[in-house]
Amino acid sequence: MEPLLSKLEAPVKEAFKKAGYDESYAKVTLSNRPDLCEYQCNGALSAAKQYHKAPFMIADDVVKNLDKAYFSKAEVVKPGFINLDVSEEGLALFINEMKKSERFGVETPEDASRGKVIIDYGGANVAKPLHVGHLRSAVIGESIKRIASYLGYDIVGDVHLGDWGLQIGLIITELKARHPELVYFDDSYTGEYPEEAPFTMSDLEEIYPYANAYSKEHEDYKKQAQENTRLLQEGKPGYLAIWKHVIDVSVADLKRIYDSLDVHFELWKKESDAQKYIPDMVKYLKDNGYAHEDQGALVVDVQEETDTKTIPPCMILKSNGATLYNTTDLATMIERRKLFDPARIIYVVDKRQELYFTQVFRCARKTKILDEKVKLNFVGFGTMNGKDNKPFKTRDGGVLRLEALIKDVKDKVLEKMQDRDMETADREATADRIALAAIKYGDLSNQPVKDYIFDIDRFTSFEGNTGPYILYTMVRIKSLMEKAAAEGIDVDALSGMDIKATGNAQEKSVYLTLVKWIETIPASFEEFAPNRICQFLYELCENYNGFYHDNKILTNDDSSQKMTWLALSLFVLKVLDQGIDLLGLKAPDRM
RNA sequence: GUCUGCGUAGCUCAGCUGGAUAGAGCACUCGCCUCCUAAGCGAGGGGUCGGAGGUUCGAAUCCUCUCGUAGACGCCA
Repeated sequence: MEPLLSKLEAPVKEAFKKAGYDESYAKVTLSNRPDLCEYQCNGALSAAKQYHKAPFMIADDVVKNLDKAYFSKAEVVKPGFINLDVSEEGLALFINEMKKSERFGVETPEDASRGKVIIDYGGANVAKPLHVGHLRSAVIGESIKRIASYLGYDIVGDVHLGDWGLQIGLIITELKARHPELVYFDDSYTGEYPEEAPFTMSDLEEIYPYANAYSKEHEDYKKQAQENTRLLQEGKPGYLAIWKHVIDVSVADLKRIYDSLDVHFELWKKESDAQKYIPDMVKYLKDNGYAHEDQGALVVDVQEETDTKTIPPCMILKSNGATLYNTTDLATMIERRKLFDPARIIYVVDKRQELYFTQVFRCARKTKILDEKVKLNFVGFGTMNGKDNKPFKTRDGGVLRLEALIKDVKDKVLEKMQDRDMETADREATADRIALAAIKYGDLSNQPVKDYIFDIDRFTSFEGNTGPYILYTMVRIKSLMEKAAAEGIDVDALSGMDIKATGNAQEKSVYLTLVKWIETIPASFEEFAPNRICQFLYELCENYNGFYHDNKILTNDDSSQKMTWLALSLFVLKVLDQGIDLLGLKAPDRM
């Protein structure tokens, strides 16, 4: 559907033309003075210079030539503002069309049919527990993916696990130190390795940090770990078996936690999957003269003339011949091209990696690993900080595990639910949803690039611009619908029912908010800004709650008004429900 | 040192393709349940939009400089 804003702009453009002015001045925007009008056009002010005419006169000409079919008000104010109100009938018509349209009128962008969109997010590593640092990538990536999918893009979310680095070497080294008797370390062993891993996830969670810390203090140990990493990468069978165990144990655990966050990946690819593409890629880069040796390393220059700063070359191989992050990322592009032939790849990564991705993107283009048609996007996000505005840490200074964070928030929610009369199972399930809403909404309501402060009290508060507030509004409407159904009203039929505006100001302001859905959703994808959706949902809830508070809906004596308001309430619920789904939240039935 | 992001109410943030009195939420003060979930609604106080110049009829918004802050700057990811 054409957004209301551009629908309203059309007659204004026409009026500018008719009055003899350039129609490019006819920009209609939301009013910044809601007390005066709903929409405004300031074009007369900017046109004044070109036409050497008082803005007021221009505005007056325009309004005289304006087709006022859509407007209940079109007036010229002081220097030359054109203040506009939409007619209620027009608005109700628009809402009814939205109700009937797929996606409530949101259109699929043109480029959605160009091919798959791969979204690389999550950022998990095997053998390391998910910690709060992984939260943003998961939450933001999941939301962007859901928005893209809703808009009609063919999406593939890839967790892209880190499974091929030093962390495995460290685990092998430590495991060997503790249990040298294991078959994996017996070089003469030729049989099958056990299916069962010799460790659990909680073992790994202890082994890895220990080995990591120990390697920083002991040079020999670190060398051993590096050597073991190399042996693994060369394919030493015993080490490959351990690596396989680590992956199995970790992935099961990661899936469990991502599930609890309602974050799901279509693809569980790993860094190691890209390794097989590296030798050919390196050869290709050398043969075609893209890569050259510099200080012993193999690099591709990516500096461009227009750069205001120096961009270091993209390193393909270290001086010792080893691969690194960039190498794997480029090889992953090759793999993705082969498997999916994507139209676009979106990386949802910590913003501190921006320069690396600039290098990698440029390198991929320059070397034609990806052709120019493939769009590459970097969505950099800021850090989640504690109340001291420093990166989030536990009280003793360690990294907080994501699971612990989720549990803390849930406990807080349960505490607040104490006086609610609910069955235990319901209480638990409801608390899970509220806790998740608190965490995710707290994150997503900020612009991704910004750092934000995680404040458990604020996020779990049911007041203000929080996830729980949105859920509460929905629960209220759900309960209203239940009561309506109990009264014998056919609730399902309400969605097909046309709304007839009743002249209520609060009702109108709900309409005026609903209408923004059509522009908000595509914008939130284009700008990679789920916060735009949060803002929309909050505004809708605020308006609806105001309306709800001051008006009797179900207990209304005027049956036509009652039905329209019930239909409106149900529509608001549906829009909210779709909106929170795009954020990755679910509403409970009661709370 | 170079480059990038950010600096708006006590706190957390919107607004930034220039326009009419700079908006929310939290916190604070006050009011509203015989009435569909008061986990709600409403009212109030609170601002040199970091600072200084400039462009413009008009600047939180654009340009320059400056201060503060976070980060990046080839063999980590």
